[in-house]
Amino acid sequence: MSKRTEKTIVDIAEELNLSVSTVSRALNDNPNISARTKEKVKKMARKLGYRPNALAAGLRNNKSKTIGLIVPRISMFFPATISTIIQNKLQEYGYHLIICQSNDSYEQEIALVNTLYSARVDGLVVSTTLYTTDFSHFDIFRTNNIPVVFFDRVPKDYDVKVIKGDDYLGGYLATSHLIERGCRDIVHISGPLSCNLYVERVAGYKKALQQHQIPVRKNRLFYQELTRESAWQTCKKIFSQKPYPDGIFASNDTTAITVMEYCRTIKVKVPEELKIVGYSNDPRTEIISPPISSVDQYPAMMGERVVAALMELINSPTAATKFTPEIIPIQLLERESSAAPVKHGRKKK
Amino acid sequence: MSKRTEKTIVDIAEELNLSVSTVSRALNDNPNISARTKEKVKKMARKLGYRPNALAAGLRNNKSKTIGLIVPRISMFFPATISTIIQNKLQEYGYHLIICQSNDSYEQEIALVNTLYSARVDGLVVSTTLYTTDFSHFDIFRTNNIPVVFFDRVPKDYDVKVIKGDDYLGGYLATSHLIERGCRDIVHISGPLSCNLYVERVAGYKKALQQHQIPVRKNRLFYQELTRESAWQTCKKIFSQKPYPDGIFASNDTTAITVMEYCRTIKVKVPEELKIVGYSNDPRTEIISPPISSVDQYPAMMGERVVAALMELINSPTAATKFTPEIIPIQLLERESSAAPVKHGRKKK
DNA sequence: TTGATTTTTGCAAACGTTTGCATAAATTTA
DNA sequence: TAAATTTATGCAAACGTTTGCAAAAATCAA
Repeated sequence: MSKRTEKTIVDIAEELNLSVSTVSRALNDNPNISARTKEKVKKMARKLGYRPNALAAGLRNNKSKTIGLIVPRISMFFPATISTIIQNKLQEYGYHLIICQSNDSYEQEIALVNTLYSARVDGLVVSTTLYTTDFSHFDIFRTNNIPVVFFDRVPKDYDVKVIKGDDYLGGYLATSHLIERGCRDIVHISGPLSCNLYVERVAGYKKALQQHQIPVRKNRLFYQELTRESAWQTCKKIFSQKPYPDGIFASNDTTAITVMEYCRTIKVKVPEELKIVGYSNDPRTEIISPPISSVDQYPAMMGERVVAALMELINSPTAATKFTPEIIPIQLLERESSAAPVKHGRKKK
Repeated sequence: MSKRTEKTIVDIAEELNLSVSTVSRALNDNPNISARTKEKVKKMARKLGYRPNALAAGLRNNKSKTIGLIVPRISMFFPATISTIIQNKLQEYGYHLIICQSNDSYEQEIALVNTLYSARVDGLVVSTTLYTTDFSHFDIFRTNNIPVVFFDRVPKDYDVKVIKGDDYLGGYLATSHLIERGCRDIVHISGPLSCNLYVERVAGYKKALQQHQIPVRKNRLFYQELTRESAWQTCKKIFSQKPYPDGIFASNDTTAITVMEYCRTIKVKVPEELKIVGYSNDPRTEIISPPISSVDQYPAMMGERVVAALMELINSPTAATKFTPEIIPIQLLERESSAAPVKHGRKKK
């Protein structure tokens, strides 16, 4: 390995016959350094092509100006959008973002938590895996007063800052909408109940049914990983015998899209014979035909709230207090997949 | 800021009456440490809950076991897929990945390069912005013998390791396919020529036309940012006067999808009146109706080749030699958007 | 001009880990 | 048993930056 060519503050100090501490303070705009000295130092730094060594500064400060983000997958629309918003906002505060993927594996999430701690990130932002029910691997951050913010998929009984969509209301609105559009036999395809987010959407689904005196039928509720493959298998079950349902509320858009595709193969017309509502407003729901109704979770707003909460925690390192969950509004976007029946009657003049 | 509770190797050394150098060597499986000592050290480390400080090790070694990745946007299908593959492969080698987005901004790319250098990443993987034509900001990595690998959007005259799809062939196949399906008036919507990848796809387009004695018409070639908005504006131009083209080859799928949507609004039938081919096999091309033909770039293969090349460079830090570009195959996926005309004739018995 | 006060800078140590070289301890050989 | 050789461990310094405390320099007031 050839010798490094990198300049350090020692080089600057020698060129100007100053101490390294003066150079460091000048480069960091310390108020106790004269403007004249500061100017000389910065000029020489530019002349020598000096670049700071973040590892050294981080070691000394025990801070890295870096935030760790753990999401299940960046190929999913919602996490990718939020990641982008978070990165752009953090940049305004001079922080850098390390994006990590758990691939929905609990073991990988633990490894990532340890790795990010070892890298001394100044804060952690997490959307958990589908299967994370024990959150003790995050204790190391909380014990050391390093801020942690959870978003979307969040812990249930773990006192930490949480920012989530209104999942209960989302499930309620999606189901009520289907009912308003005439559906009386509504399937709900949910994610696994190990993840609290889906528990709430199911609760919203049940509430809407109850409010309209529609019985909750256990064989119209499915719990699964929300992948295309799982959705396809679930469709086989749903449409294996008549009577078919007249509405389906899917807890993510990949599932809703798959239901649509399955109906195409068995010649069930959407929305005439079956109405569909998805979740998260994935861009695909707009371009598919017919476009799919979906619950929008405002990822941009969530991303911004996440960063604001994180900055607040970083800048006010008081002892941990009780955290109140922060709820981001949701909105049902009605599209053709759940359109009202077309009236075939004509009034005579 | 409260006092840290973290244990260091000094704590382990004191507990066992060993030197810190022995503890360090034991934890790193140095062959000069006895198995008995190694076991005692590792056991005590576990007992004390020791976690290494990556900043300290990185500073001492001038290595961080971290790779920096710069892509235009992670919300785009191709970069997101490659990022995921790269991260998973790097994990097998004990490396961590920092994913950064340039948001297609040259200035942001420069800032990210400097930041990643400051963080002392052991290697850099880059897909450049649309507008990067001066690559000197990467010199700092090459001067310091830190491996750099470019993929997809790559430099043209800059001696560095490059892994890219066969863009020339992709443009050629897409256009030939349209010709074989009967198109004679083919539009090509390209990205900006500041990016070499699009230069090659245009060249393939032109070659296919020439081989079939179809004149290249300048008003059937468009250069733009490949966004939905730009594509919509371009469609307005294309379909502002007759005769309309009978085929469109778009240099990315977002553009192809937008063309399809535009045709729906002006009642141009796809594929009967206009055939469409996109690029990158975005999942949306499959679920839209009719499904869009698209050039698949095998992102998984590309991601694996990127990591393999990077590992080779990291493990063989010889002086820079001439690099040969590595070409990843592509394949045209024919779908209904470019289907052959349906024959309406019936033979009489 | 001298003393008091304020501003600016330097010394030395800290941060946690790794490793070259020297030395101590253990093992082998004569 | 002594000498030679091998194995295992310790000392000290390195890595680049930051900062508490002390001291030097500059400025102000009497």
